[in-house]
Amino acid sequence: MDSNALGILRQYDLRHTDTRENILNGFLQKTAALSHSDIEIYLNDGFDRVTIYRTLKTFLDKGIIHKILDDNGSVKYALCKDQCASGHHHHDHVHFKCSECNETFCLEKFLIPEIILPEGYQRKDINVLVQGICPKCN
Amino acid sequence: MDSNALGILRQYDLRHTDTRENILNGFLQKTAALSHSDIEIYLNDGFDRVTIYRTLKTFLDKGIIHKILDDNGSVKYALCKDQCASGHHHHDHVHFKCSECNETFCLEKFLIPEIILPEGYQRKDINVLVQGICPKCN
DNA sequence: CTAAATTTGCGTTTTGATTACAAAAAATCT
DNA sequence: AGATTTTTTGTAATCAAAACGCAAATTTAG
Repeated sequence: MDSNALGILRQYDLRHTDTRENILNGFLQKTAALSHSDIEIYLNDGFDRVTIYRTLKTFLDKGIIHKILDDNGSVKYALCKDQCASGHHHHDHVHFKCSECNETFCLEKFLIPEIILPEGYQRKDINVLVQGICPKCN
Repeated sequence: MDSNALGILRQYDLRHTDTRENILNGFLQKTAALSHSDIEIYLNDGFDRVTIYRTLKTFLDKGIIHKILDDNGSVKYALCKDQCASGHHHHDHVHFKCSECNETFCLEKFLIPEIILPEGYQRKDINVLVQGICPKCN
Protein backbone atom coordinates (compact mmCIF):
# COMPACT_ATOMS: atom_id res chain seq x y z
CA MET A 1 0.00 0.00 0.00
CA ASP A 2 1.25 3.41 -0.95
CA SER A 3 1.97 5.67 1.96
CA ASN A 4 1.48 9.07 0.45
CA ALA A 5 -1.80 10.73 -0.27
CA LEU A 6 -1.49 10.95 -4.03
CA GLY A 7 -0.36 7.37 -4.33
CA ILE A 8 -3.32 6.16 -2.34
CA LEU A 9 -5.77 8.14 -4.43
CA ARG A 10 -4.26 6.77 -7.59
CA GLN A 11 -4.27 3.24 -6.23
CA TYR A 12 -7.95 3.42 -5.38
CA ASP A 13 -8.92 5.10 -8.58
CA LEU A 14 -10.06 8.33 -7.03
CA ARG A 15 -9.67 11.77 -8.45
CA HIS A 16 -7.08 13.95 -6.90
CA THR A 17 -8.71 16.82 -5.07
CA ASP A 18 -7.54 19.18 -2.36
CA THR A 19 -9.99 17.85 0.20
CA ARG A 20 -9.02 14.25 -0.32
CA GLU A 21 -5.33 14.93 -0.28
CA ASN A 22 -5.57 16.97 2.90
CA ILE A 23 -7.75 14.49 4.76
CA LEU A 24 -5.53 11.60 3.76
CA ASN A 25 -2.51 13.49 4.98
CA GLY A 26 -4.27 13.94 8.28
CA PHE A 27 -4.71 10.21 8.64
CA LEU A 28 -1.12 9.55 7.56
CA GLN A 29 0.28 12.00 10.08
CA LYS A 30 -1.78 11.15 13.14
CA THR A 31 -1.30 7.87 14.90
CA ALA A 32 -4.71 8.00 16.54
CA ALA A 33 -8.07 7.52 14.90
CA LEU A 34 -9.86 10.69 13.84
CA SER A 35 -13.44 11.76 14.33
CA HIS A 36 -15.27 14.01 11.95
CA SER A 37 -14.63 16.95 14.23
CA ASP A 38 -10.95 16.07 14.63
CA ILE A 39 -10.70 16.36 10.89
CA GLU A 40 -12.54 19.64 10.81
CA ILE A 41 -10.08 21.01 13.33
CA TYR A 42 -7.12 19.56 11.49
CA LEU A 43 -8.29 21.16 8.25
CA ASN A 44 -8.73 24.42 10.07
CA ASP A 45 -12.07 25.24 8.48
CA GLY A 46 -10.60 25.05 5.04
CA PHE A 47 -13.34 22.79 3.75
CA ASP A 48 -17.04 22.42 4.20
CA ARG A 49 -18.57 19.97 6.70
CA VAL A 50 -20.56 18.31 4.00
CA THR A 51 -17.53 17.73 1.87
CA ILE A 52 -15.81 16.05 4.77
CA TYR A 53 -18.79 13.76 5.28
CA ARG A 54 -18.73 12.82 1.66
CA THR A 55 -15.01 12.31 1.54
CA LEU A 56 -15.15 9.99 4.54
CA LYS A 57 -17.97 8.05 2.95
CA THR A 58 -15.99 7.69 -0.26
CA PHE A 59 -12.93 6.48 1.61
CA LEU A 60 -15.05 4.02 3.58
CA ASP A 61 -16.65 2.61 0.46
CA LYS A 62 -13.31 2.18 -1.23
CA GLY A 63 -11.77 0.49 1.78
CA ILE A 64 -9.20 3.17 2.47
CA ILE A 65 -10.36 3.81 6.01
CA HIS A 66 -12.47 1.90 8.50
CA LYS A 67 -14.88 2.89 11.22
CA ILE A 68 -14.06 2.57 14.87
CA LEU A 69 -16.84 2.83 17.42
CA ASP A 70 -16.43 4.73 20.60
CA ASP A 71 -18.03 3.60 23.80
CA ASN A 72 -20.36 6.56 23.64
CA GLY A 73 -21.64 5.76 20.19
CA SER A 74 -19.55 8.26 18.32
CA VAL A 75 -17.53 7.18 15.34
CA LYS A 76 -13.88 7.55 14.50
CA TYR A 77 -11.94 6.56 11.43
CA ALA A 78 -8.52 5.13 10.75
CA LEU A 79 -6.60 3.95 7.72
CA CYS A 80 -6.92 0.34 6.72
CA LYS A 81 -3.43 -1.05 6.78
CA ASP A 82 -4.04 -3.72 4.20
CA GLN A 83 -6.29 -6.47 2.88
CA CYS A 84 -9.27 -4.13 2.59
CA ALA A 85 -10.83 -3.89 -0.81
CA SER A 86 -13.74 -1.95 -2.20
CA GLY A 87 -16.75 -2.86 -0.17
CA HIS A 88 -15.00 -5.56 1.81
CA HIS A 89 -13.34 -4.72 5.04
CA HIS A 90 -11.22 -7.14 7.03
CA HIS A 91 -10.39 -6.09 10.52
CA ASP A 92 -9.27 -8.67 12.92
CA HIS A 93 -7.29 -6.34 15.11
CA VAL A 94 -8.11 -4.86 18.48
CA HIS A 95 -9.05 -1.23 18.98
CA PHE A 96 -7.95 0.57 22.10
CA LYS A 97 -9.41 3.72 23.55
CA CYS A 98 -7.58 5.57 26.30
CA SER A 99 -9.94 6.94 28.89
CA GLU A 100 -7.40 9.63 29.85
CA CYS A 101 -6.53 11.25 26.55
CA ASN A 102 -9.57 9.87 24.76
CA GLU A 103 -7.49 8.82 21.79
CA THR A 104 -8.29 5.63 19.96
CA PHE A 105 -5.69 3.41 18.36
CA CYS A 106 -5.63 0.42 16.07
CA LEU A 107 -3.48 -2.29 17.58
CA GLU A 108 -2.75 -3.81 14.20
CA LYS A 109 -0.45 -6.45 15.56
CA PHE A 110 -2.83 -7.68 18.20
CA LEU A 111 -5.38 -9.96 16.72
CA ILE A 112 -8.74 -10.85 18.12
CA PRO A 113 -8.70 -14.31 19.68
CA GLU A 114 -11.23 -16.87 18.64
CA ILE A 115 -14.59 -16.24 20.20
CA ILE A 116 -16.85 -19.15 20.93
CA LEU A 117 -20.52 -18.71 20.11
CA PRO A 118 -23.54 -20.80 21.04
CA GLU A 119 -24.87 -23.35 18.60
CA GLY A 120 -26.66 -21.80 15.69
CA TYR A 121 -24.97 -18.42 15.77
CA GLN A 122 -23.06 -17.71 12.63
CA ARG A 123 -20.19 -15.26 12.88
CA LYS A 124 -19.52 -12.76 10.14
CA ASP A 125 -17.71 -9.85 11.67
CA ILE A 126 -16.18 -9.01 15.02
CA ASN A 127 -15.50 -5.73 16.67
CA VAL A 128 -13.42 -5.41 19.81
CA LEU A 129 -12.94 -2.20 21.73
CA VAL A 130 -10.71 -2.27 24.77
CA GLN A 131 -10.77 0.73 27.04
CA GLY A 132 -8.08 1.63 29.52
CA ILE A 133 -4.93 3.67 29.86
CA CYS A 134 -2.46 4.05 27.03
CA PRO A 135 1.32 4.10 27.50
CA LYS A 136 1.54 7.86 27.11
CA CYS A 137 -0.94 8.48 29.91
CA ASN A 138 0.44 5.85 32.24
CA MET B 1 -31.48 -9.88 41.46
CA ASP B 2 -35.20 -9.30 41.55
CA SER B 3 -36.96 -10.07 38.33
CA ASN B 4 -39.95 -7.81 38.53
CA ALA B 5 -39.97 -4.10 37.90
CA LEU B 6 -40.98 -2.97 41.35
CA GLY B 7 -38.46 -5.21 43.03
CA ILE B 8 -35.67 -3.85 40.87
CA LEU B 9 -36.60 -0.27 41.60
CA ARG B 10 -36.68 -0.96 45.30
CA GLN B 11 -33.39 -2.82 45.15
CA TYR B 12 -31.65 0.07 43.44
CA ASP B 13 -33.22 2.69 45.63
CA LEU B 14 -35.21 4.35 42.92
CA ARG B 15 -38.62 5.87 43.22
CA HIS B 16 -41.47 3.97 41.77
CA THR B 17 -42.87 5.82 38.78
CA ASP B 18 -44.97 4.78 35.82
CA THR B 19 -42.22 5.47 33.31
CA ARG B 20 -39.65 3.43 35.16
CA GLU B 21 -41.95 0.52 35.76
CA ASN B 22 -43.04 0.39 32.15
CA ILE B 23 -39.55 0.65 30.72
CA LEU B 24 -38.27 -2.02 33.07
CA ASN B 25 -41.09 -4.30 32.04
CA GLY B 26 -40.06 -3.76 28.46
CA PHE B 27 -36.56 -4.98 29.22
CA LEU B 28 -37.86 -7.90 31.22
CA GLN B 29 -40.18 -9.04 28.47
CA LYS B 30 -37.93 -8.68 25.45
CA THR B 31 -35.00 -10.97 24.98
CA ALA B 32 -33.23 -8.59 22.63
CA ALA B 33 -31.56 -5.32 23.53
CA LEU B 34 -33.66 -2.20 23.08
CA SER B 35 -32.83 1.09 21.45
CA HIS B 36 -34.35 4.36 22.50
CA SER B 37 -36.79 4.17 19.64
CA ASP B 38 -37.66 0.54 20.40
CA ILE B 39 -38.71 1.76 23.81
CA GLU B 40 -40.71 4.63 22.42
CA ILE B 41 -42.60 2.20 20.25
CA TYR B 42 -43.05 -0.26 23.10
CA LEU B 43 -44.46 2.49 25.28
CA ASN B 44 -46.75 3.51 22.49
CA ASP B 45 -46.15 7.23 22.88
CA GLY B 46 -47.31 7.12 26.45
CA PHE B 47 -44.29 9.02 27.71
CA ASP B 48 -42.14 11.88 26.59
CA ARG B 49 -38.91 11.29 24.66
CA VAL B 50 -36.95 13.30 27.15
CA THR B 51 -38.27 11.27 30.04
CA ILE B 52 -37.10 8.11 28.32
CA TYR B 53 -33.64 9.58 27.87
CA ARG B 54 -33.50 10.46 31.51
CA THR B 55 -34.82 7.12 32.67
CA LEU B 56 -32.24 5.27 30.61
CA LYS B 57 -29.52 7.47 32.01
CA THR B 58 -30.69 6.80 35.54
CA PHE B 59 -30.75 3.06 34.93
CA LEU B 60 -27.28 3.20 33.40
CA ASP B 61 -25.89 5.13 36.32
CA LYS B 62 -27.37 2.72 38.80
CA GLY B 63 -26.09 -0.30 36.93
CA ILE B 64 -29.50 -1.69 36.07
CA ILE B 65 -28.86 -1.70 32.34
CA HIS B 66 -25.77 -1.52 30.17
CA LYS B 67 -25.04 -0.03 26.79
CA ILE B 68 -24.47 -2.12 23.71
CA LEU B 69 -22.94 -0.50 20.67
CA ASP B 70 -24.24 -1.15 17.24
CA ASP B 71 -21.95 -1.29 14.29
CA ASN B 72 -23.51 1.87 12.92
CA GLY B 73 -22.85 3.95 15.99
CA SER B 74 -26.30 3.67 17.50
CA VAL B 75 -26.79 2.48 21.04
CA LYS B 76 -28.96 -0.21 22.53
CA TYR B 77 -29.55 -1.18 26.12
CA ALA B 78 -30.02 -4.42 28.00
CA LEU B 79 -30.44 -5.45 31.59
CA CYS B 80 -27.35 -6.24 33.58
CA LYS B 81 -27.74 -9.77 34.79
CA ASP B 82 -25.59 -9.42 37.86
CA GLN B 83 -22.44 -8.04 39.43
CA CYS B 84 -23.11 -4.50 38.23
CA ALA B 85 -23.16 -1.87 40.90
CA SER B 86 -23.76 1.86 40.89
CA GLY B 87 -21.21 3.37 38.58
CA HIS B 88 -19.34 0.11 38.04
CA HIS B 89 -20.29 -2.11 35.21
CA HIS B 90 -18.80 -5.55 34.67
CA HIS B 91 -19.49 -7.07 31.34
CA ASP B 92 -17.35 -9.88 30.22
CA HIS B 93 -19.88 -11.41 27.90
CA VAL B 94 -20.16 -11.27 24.16
CA HIS B 95 -22.79 -9.25 22.32
CA PHE B 96 -24.25 -10.56 19.14
CA LYS B 97 -26.07 -8.62 16.47
CA CYS B 98 -27.98 -10.42 13.77
CA SER B 99 -27.62 -8.76 10.41
CA GLU B 100 -30.90 -10.26 9.25
CA CYS B 101 -33.35 -9.30 11.97
CA ASN B 102 -31.12 -6.55 13.38
CA GLU B 103 -31.69 -7.73 16.91
CA THR B 104 -28.91 -7.63 19.41
CA PHE B 105 -28.45 -10.17 22.19
CA CYS B 106 -26.32 -10.59 25.25
CA LEU B 107 -24.67 -13.97 25.19
CA GLU B 108 -24.32 -14.03 28.95
CA LYS B 109 -22.82 -17.47 29.07
CA PHE B 110 -20.16 -16.78 26.48
CA LEU B 111 -17.29 -14.94 28.02
CA ILE B 112 -14.75 -12.82 26.27
CA PRO B 113 -11.44 -14.64 25.96
CA GLU B 114 -8.31 -13.00 27.23
CA ILE B 115 -7.06 -10.33 24.90
CA ILE B 116 -3.36 -9.65 24.76
CA LEU B 117 -2.32 -6.03 24.65
CA PRO B 118 1.04 -4.44 23.88
CA GLU B 119 3.34 -3.43 26.73
CA GLY B 120 2.13 -0.36 28.56
CA TYR B 121 -1.53 -0.64 27.68
CA GLN B 122 -3.70 -1.05 30.72
CA ARG B 123 -7.04 -2.74 30.26
CA LYS B 124 -10.09 -1.53 32.10
CA ASP B 125 -13.06 -2.54 30.05
CA ILE B 126 -13.76 -4.63 26.99
CA ASN B 127 -16.55 -4.54 24.52
CA VAL B 128 -17.10 -7.27 21.97
CA LEU B 129 -19.71 -7.13 19.26
CA VAL B 130 -20.04 -10.10 16.96
CA GLN B 131 -22.18 -9.69 13.89
CA GLY B 132 -23.71 -12.49 11.94
CA ILE B 133 -26.81 -14.60 11.66
CA CYS B 134 -28.78 -15.66 14.71
CA PRO B 135 -30.43 -19.07 15.10
CA LYS B 136 -33.90 -17.72 14.33
CA CYS B 137 -32.80 -16.31 10.99
CA ASN B 138 -30.67 -19.24 10.00
C1' DC C 1 -52.75 15.77 55.04
C1' DT C 2 -48.90 18.66 54.27
C1' DA C 3 -44.31 19.75 52.95
C1' DA C 4 -40.02 18.56 50.72
C1' DA C 5 -37.76 16.24 47.19
C1' DT C 6 -37.78 14.09 42.89
C1' DT C 7 -39.51 13.28 38.45
C1' DT C 8 -41.95 14.53 34.37
C1' DG C 9 -43.58 17.19 30.22
C1' DC C 10 -43.09 20.96 27.25
C1' DG C 11 -40.75 24.46 24.66
C1' DT C 12 -36.45 25.76 23.06
C1' DT C 13 -31.86 25.15 21.55
C1' DT C 14 -27.94 22.76 19.95
C1' DT C 15 -25.67 19.49 17.31
C1' DG C 16 -24.94 16.01 13.71
C1' DA C 17 -26.10 14.28 9.42
C1' DT C 18 -28.48 14.27 4.77
C1' DT C 19 -30.41 16.23 0.45
C1' DA C 20 -30.96 19.17 -3.80
C1' DC C 21 -28.92 21.99 -6.83
C1' DA C 22 -25.89 25.21 -9.01
C1' DA C 23 -20.96 26.43 -9.37
C1' DA C 24 -16.28 24.83 -9.60
C1' DA C 25 -12.73 21.67 -10.57
C1' DA C 26 -10.69 17.47 -12.67
C1' DA C 27 -10.05 14.31 -16.40
C1' DT C 28 -10.76 13.32 -21.38
C1' DC C 29 -10.61 14.24 -26.18
C1' DT C 30 -9.46 16.61 -30.12
C1' DA D 1 -3.92 24.35 -25.42
C1' DG D 2 -9.21 24.58 -25.55
C1' DA D 3 -13.67 22.47 -25.34
C1' DT D 4 -16.50 18.86 -23.42
C1' DT D 5 -17.88 15.58 -20.08
C1' DT D 6 -17.87 13.91 -15.59
C1' DT D 7 -17.06 14.34 -10.85
C1' DT D 8 -16.66 17.01 -6.83
C1' DT D 9 -17.62 20.88 -3.99
C1' DG D 10 -20.15 24.67 -1.40
C1' DT D 11 -24.39 26.63 0.02
C1' DA D 12 -28.80 26.57 1.85
C1' DA D 13 -32.40 23.98 3.52
C1' DT D 14 -34.14 20.02 5.86
C1' DC D 15 -34.39 16.41 9.35
C1' DA D 16 -33.43 13.86 13.43
C1' DA D 17 -31.28 13.03 17.90
C1' DA D 18 -30.03 14.78 22.14
C1' DA D 19 -29.62 18.37 25.85
C1' DC D 20 -31.25 22.21 28.81
C1' DG D 21 -34.33 25.16 31.72
C1' DC D 22 -38.34 25.66 33.98
C1' DA D 23 -42.92 24.99 35.70
C1' DA D 24 -46.29 21.40 36.82
C1' DA D 25 -47.11 16.89 38.60
C1' DT D 26 -45.97 12.98 41.31
C1' DT D 27 -43.78 10.46 44.99
C1' DT D 28 -42.10 9.89 49.60
C1' DA D 29 -41.58 11.22 54.38
C1' DG D 30 -43.22 13.46 58.48
